[in-house]
Amino acid sequence: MTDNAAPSASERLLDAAARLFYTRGVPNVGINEIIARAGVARMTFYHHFPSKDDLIKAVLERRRVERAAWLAQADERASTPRGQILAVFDLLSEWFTAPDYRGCPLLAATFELGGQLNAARPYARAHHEAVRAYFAARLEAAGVPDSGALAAQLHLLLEGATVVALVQGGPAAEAAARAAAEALVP
Amino acid sequence: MTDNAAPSASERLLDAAARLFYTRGVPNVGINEIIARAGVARMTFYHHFPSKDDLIKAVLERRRVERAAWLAQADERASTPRGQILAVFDLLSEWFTAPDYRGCPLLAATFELGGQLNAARPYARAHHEAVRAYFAARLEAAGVPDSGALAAQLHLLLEGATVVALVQGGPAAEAAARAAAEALVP
DNA sequence: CGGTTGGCATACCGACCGGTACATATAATT
DNA sequence: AATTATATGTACCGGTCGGTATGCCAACCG
Repeated sequence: MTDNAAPSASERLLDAAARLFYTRGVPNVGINEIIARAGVARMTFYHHFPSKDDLIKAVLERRRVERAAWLAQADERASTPRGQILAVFDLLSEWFTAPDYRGCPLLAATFELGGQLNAARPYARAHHEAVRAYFAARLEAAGVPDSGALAAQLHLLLEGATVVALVQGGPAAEAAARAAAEALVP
Repeated sequence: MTDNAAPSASERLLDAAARLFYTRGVPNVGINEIIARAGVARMTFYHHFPSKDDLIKAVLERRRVERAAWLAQADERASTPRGQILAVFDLLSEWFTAPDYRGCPLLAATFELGGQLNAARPYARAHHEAVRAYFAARLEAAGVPDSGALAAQLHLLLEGATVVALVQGGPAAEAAARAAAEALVP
């Protein structure tokens, strides 16, 4: 019983912050708005998170785990390693057509927080490595030589598709990414 | 004689704003800092740009032209259409290793300005279309069938490389992008 | 019962934000 | 010489920011 009953104040804060950060950008959302949306008193917020930076980090870690779970969905969509790799790109099209799609939240935060601070970069980097590891493991299982290099190429397609889908809109980027992946994976 | 003599106040403002916006993020840079760096009085700024938004748009348009010029450099680096396409990826490695590299400025602004405002998206979208048009024209000249679809795939590799280079650091992303491009272009 | 815990409410702080008012100086044009 | 355009310097506006202070409440549990 890890999560029962009504969500606690800190969970509601994380939920509200994650939504607002994603749709409007981390620096563009103030504490006041977060606590109002979460229905939580100001002091309760500072009781759970010493500062806004701590909340940001908690949200980013949550997002990272969330993205990893998203990636793992591909396993259930195909049985062969090659099928699982291509299934990742199928997942993209569903993601891109979500009404509030605004790119990968970890990458977005990396841009938004900008500067030399790098607050979000470690989380985005960890996610990128997880994606490459996912591809590499399945390429190796399929007996593809030089699996690491090809995994990096597939990763470029995935990341490229997420940003092009954001800028261009619509699911067109996914079709190109999947077509390229099919051409690259033997 | 389009640009002679010392740079005018408005040029200095654009220079300073472009630098600061890129290295620290558009919303994280205030007017005070821009005018201080440009060595320009506050009122002079508001004389040239009615508001910060107007300055942002002027900087974005400048950046868009700048990126187009960057792309055109590939023409001088190779004579064959296929060589010019691959030369674009060579340009990437030099870009990525710049000390203050922080991704494509147009994409960065799209993330930073966030929300439904979309202030930067039209500029980023125009640039994306220019990149695809560049690839498509050279693929067509090389007699490659379905040049539009392949151009979109190459574009994904390019955009993917820019964001992976930002998150991961180093020129590793460029090598993967170029290898994938060589595999995709017949 | 009494104390601890978690939450609520609100008023407040200094700092900075984008933007404006106003008064002034300089340089070229007429 | 007078006028106009361009630039400067500075003080100020309302608003919002992240963060703090203080006090009250209700539930749980020894």
